[in-house]
Amino acid sequence: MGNPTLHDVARAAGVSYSTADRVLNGRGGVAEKSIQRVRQAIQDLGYRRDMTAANLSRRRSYRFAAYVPQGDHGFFSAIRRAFLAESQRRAGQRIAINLRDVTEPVTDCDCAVTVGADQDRIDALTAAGIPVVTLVSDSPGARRAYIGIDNLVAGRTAGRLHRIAHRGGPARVLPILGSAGLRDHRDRLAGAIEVLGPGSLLPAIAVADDPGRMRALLEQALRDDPGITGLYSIGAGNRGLIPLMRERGGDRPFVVLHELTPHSRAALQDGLIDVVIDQKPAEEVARALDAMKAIADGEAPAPVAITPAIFFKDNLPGDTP
Amino acid sequence: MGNPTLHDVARAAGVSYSTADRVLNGRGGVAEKSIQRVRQAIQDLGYRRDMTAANLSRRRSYRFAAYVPQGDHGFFSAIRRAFLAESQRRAGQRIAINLRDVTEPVTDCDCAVTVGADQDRIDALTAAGIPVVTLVSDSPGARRAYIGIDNLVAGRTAGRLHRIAHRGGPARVLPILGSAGLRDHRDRLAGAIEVLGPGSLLPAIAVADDPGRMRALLEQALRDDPGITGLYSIGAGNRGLIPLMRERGGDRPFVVLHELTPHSRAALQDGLIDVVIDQKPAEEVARALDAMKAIADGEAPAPVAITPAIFFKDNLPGDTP
DNA sequence: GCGAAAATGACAGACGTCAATCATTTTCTT
DNA sequence: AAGAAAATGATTGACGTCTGTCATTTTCGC
Repeated sequence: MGNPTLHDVARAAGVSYSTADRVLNGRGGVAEKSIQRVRQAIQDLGYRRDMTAANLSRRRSYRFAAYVPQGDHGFFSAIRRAFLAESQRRAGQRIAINLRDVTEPVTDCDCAVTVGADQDRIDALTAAGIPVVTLVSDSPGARRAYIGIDNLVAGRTAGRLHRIAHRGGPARVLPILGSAGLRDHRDRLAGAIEVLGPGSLLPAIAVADDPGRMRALLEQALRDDPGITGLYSIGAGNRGLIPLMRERGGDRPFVVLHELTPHSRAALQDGLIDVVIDQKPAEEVARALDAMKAIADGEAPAPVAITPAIFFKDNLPGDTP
Repeated sequence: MGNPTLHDVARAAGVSYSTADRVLNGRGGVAEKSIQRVRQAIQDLGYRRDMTAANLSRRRSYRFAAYVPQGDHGFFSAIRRAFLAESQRRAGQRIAINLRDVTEPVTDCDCAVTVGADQDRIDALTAAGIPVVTLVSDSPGARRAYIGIDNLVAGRTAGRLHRIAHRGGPARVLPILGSAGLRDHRDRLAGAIEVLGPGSLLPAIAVADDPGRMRALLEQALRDDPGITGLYSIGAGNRGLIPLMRERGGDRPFVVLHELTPHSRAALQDGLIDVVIDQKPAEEVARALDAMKAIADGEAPAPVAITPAIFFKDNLPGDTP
């Protein structure tokens, strides 16, 4: 009928429930041959511990902490919103998500997620014995899972879109970096170079994710090189890019940028930009929580590959983003 | 500390546990004023029934049935695989998924999902009092949730990609239908027309999702109209399209088609086609199961919008699709 | 105000696991 | 072989909910 219980395992192994329990939960004090027999019975019966019963008994509710940078970049606030929504959605599943600011100190919890490569915090959490999942921005080192897009792939995607848009013709695409120091941005740029080749990509300008700088530097670049046929904005600060495109009217380069925000969405709809590559923050958050739950349950988190979404003016998601 | 329990609710409402339980589970035989007080207490305390404990007690494991059409189209087999994988993944959550063939009769279960618009089956399930979720293909009527892409949006996306690829030049795009009778296909075509306009879209040919027909009819069409600059394959049967593109060498139209299968994937990598629009079967299945669980728990399923994925040769998902 | 019906309370045994205690048996030491 | 140590078994009471029974109280019709 139903799945086998630990009682069934104990019976099959010819030991008492207590012994089976000691083996399962590693409480020690069990003879090697008993351990083997219990393990074998678990195998044979295909026993899987019922996590709902286990958690009920432990009266454990998963305590997760999420460290999200400040800033209303639009992107981080989308991440925040996603965490709150998931927190709501999983309330019946004994999952409590503590949304914390990056400035707050580390507190105890079952698993933590950091948004962005905040190495110091990751180290602090790891030192405290808390497993860490990184979201959005990977950071090599002792973390248990990375959830986010592959930025090399994202960059290649942007490059491919420019290629398609320049079909048959030569391309002069200007890449706009937030900062050359950010690994994510470097990866995206590298991806674009892979597809477009160095010949079609101009030297990147860096605008520090700042709309003002974006506007100033981009205006300058477009004046200096009237032959620019494409823009690839790798980081943030696109509020400075959009009005420039509006001013140019019909004659503007093909524009690809990242992250679907209210601004970029409106610009797409207005035909001021062409493509938005989006990380799907809500999905990333949901997957991150799945991974955290798996880690807290002592399982290996399922590897997830998030393919960035590609938005045109025609396939924008509705009111349920 | 933890969440309030039904005991807490009863205490706050000034009634016994029994009465609170009767209200919560609608067992009847409760005075109106007691109902109100319990409801109020639930509100005040923010009580949410602990589903894990409830399910444990009911010794309920969710019994779901999935009706997937036969056929190794590649797409349906991907759906099947996704169901099996999710079945595995959720084994610890007392979720049993019964993958059934469309020819099998309806059996009792907590919620069913049909892939494709199989109205007869939906009616049979509904008549048996089983809530139904439809996957991939919507069918208006008494069903509880639809999980799948918006095919109008998918068609618009295809149209937009052709537009981008034809930037500055006139377009002659040939749409290739599976069948004009399928609502999904009609929607996709309509979407493409919205973006490209009737002027750029040639009259559609219909190939009945059959590779042989595809090959024959498409070859004919390309001969008849050498000015074709784009193909939009709306249905299946692309195994007949791909070799044609190979034969044409460098000079081929811009090709957009649907569903990432081993064939279409290889064709993308070989540069024989340009874009694949994919429904993300694995994600659809996962979302469908979420919805089914919510329905079985008596909650309203969260509305989900699945944005079709757009694949080029550069952003194909790795070994974890 | 009386009897019947309705409403309520009290309680108990599940569900599968955890965690602890204590008694008993087996194995090891020398 | 006796005593110590290790291993095992038996048992119990949670966790929060469901479901049932049964006794008691309240309400209602007349």
